[in-house]
Amino acid sequence: MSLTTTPPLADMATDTAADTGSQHIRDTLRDAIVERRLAPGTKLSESDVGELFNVSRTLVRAALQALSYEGLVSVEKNRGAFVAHPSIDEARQIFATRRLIEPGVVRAAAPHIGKAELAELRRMLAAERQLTEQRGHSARRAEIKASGDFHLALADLSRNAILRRFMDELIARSSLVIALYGQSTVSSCGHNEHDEIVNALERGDVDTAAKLMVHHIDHIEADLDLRVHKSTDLKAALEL
Amino acid sequence: MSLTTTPPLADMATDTAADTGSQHIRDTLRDAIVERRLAPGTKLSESDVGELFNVSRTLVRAALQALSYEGLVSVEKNRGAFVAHPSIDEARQIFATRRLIEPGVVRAAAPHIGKAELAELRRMLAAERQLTEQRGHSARRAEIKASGDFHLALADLSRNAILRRFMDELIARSSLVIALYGQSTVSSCGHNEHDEIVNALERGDVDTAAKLMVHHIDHIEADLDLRVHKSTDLKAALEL
DNA sequence: TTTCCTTAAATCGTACCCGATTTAAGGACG
DNA sequence: CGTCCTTAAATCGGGTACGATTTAAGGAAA
Repeated sequence: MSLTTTPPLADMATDTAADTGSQHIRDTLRDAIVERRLAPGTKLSESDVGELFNVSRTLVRAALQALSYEGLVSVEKNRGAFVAHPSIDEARQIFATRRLIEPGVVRAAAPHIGKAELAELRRMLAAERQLTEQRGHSARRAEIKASGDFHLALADLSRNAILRRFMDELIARSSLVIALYGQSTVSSCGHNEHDEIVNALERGDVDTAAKLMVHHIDHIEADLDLRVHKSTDLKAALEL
Repeated sequence: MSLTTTPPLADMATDTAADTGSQHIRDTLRDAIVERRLAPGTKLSESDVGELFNVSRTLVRAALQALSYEGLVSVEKNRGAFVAHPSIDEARQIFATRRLIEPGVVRAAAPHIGKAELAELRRMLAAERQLTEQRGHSARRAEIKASGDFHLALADLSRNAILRRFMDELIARSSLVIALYGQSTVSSCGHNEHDEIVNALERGDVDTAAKLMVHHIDHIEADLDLRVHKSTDLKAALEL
């Protein structure tokens, strides 16, 4: 658990934000979950987490509740909190929602994309591609995050805070789903579909960009194994 | 405050739900906010609320944090929680997001609408219309809720829990926005646009239904006064 | 040895408490 | 008479404590 070794990660810029303390815990835990350092189903004991962060259960509870609302952890009454373990059905719903929302995100973002924004997107793509070529676990995790960050960058450009929050949740939960049901060793967001989307945006072809986004999401979902294991109860228990 | 007089409202069916206690507080507060019994900007003191529910501040804090995450209350560090007071900009974002999502909700719901579901929708519309014809504050509040419930019923029919949650938040916040910026005494969801949407759905014309939904949202937003008051700071202070 | 029951450990739910911060009040000074 | 400063009240942030619930362990009976 490298969580303990995260001392001065800087909680700067907590200007308009929330209650300082739990914020840090929440963010750290979320990163750990999204980057798959914490496997789905892992128990997040309030006392344990509190010890890791050197805080009381009070703050941990607040953080866990927030993460629960984001769908990243599931709290079971009198049993504790666990890293979420989305069902096949939830996985489908997540991607259905993304297919519904993300084309709109692209359309909403398009008008706000100028030279500077385009450059920033390109920079992200370059970093992403570089990670794809690297080997090793940490590179893989970084790639997952980078891939999601692209989608979130687009959401940012929509200048719509609510949309951005929705996307935040969808991307985070997608990461969990991919961790659970992803099969191909291929990068989560394959090929260079991101590039093509940016290309379309650059030449002002918003319709195509939106269409490409839908296809892109289709491809991500297609890379998953969402077949229902009939022996769910039995087999699932054995797998964990 | 009829809040106190809510003793055995039954917290039944807390099967898969959350932490019993704060859940009840959260729901009660949310209803009060959505139905405009609590005006935007109203301070929600932890001690006061706790006294009303006969619980400690601990539970109240949890409830307020949850509502904060839903955007219904805003908590300011070291100052307390207040019923959210969405800015003009937020209001626009909320409706922009609804325009983006709700047509998709209609499309997602359509395949699941059979005879029974249609009847249920019609039943809701009838109840809504009946409220429209009544006079008085309580009828007005009930109408607001009923109007939102229609949109939520559609979200339910999409059989997509995530989408449903997003809609939950959007509808709740819309209610706040209408409370703040609504001008016409006309019902929040005017005329019988809801009926037309259902009609389109009944004859299987999903495209039209989706289009009608967008127009419907446009109309709701058009009924608002979203002009920026240049004297925001001064005037807003006087209005409350 | 397997099953069931009893008992102990661990963990959660929630009340209570204290230090820190904000807000309001009251006076002194200009 | 209005501004600024000091001081007290109210309120929040976060920690600790205790009862309740769950889970695991150990032993008795079949």
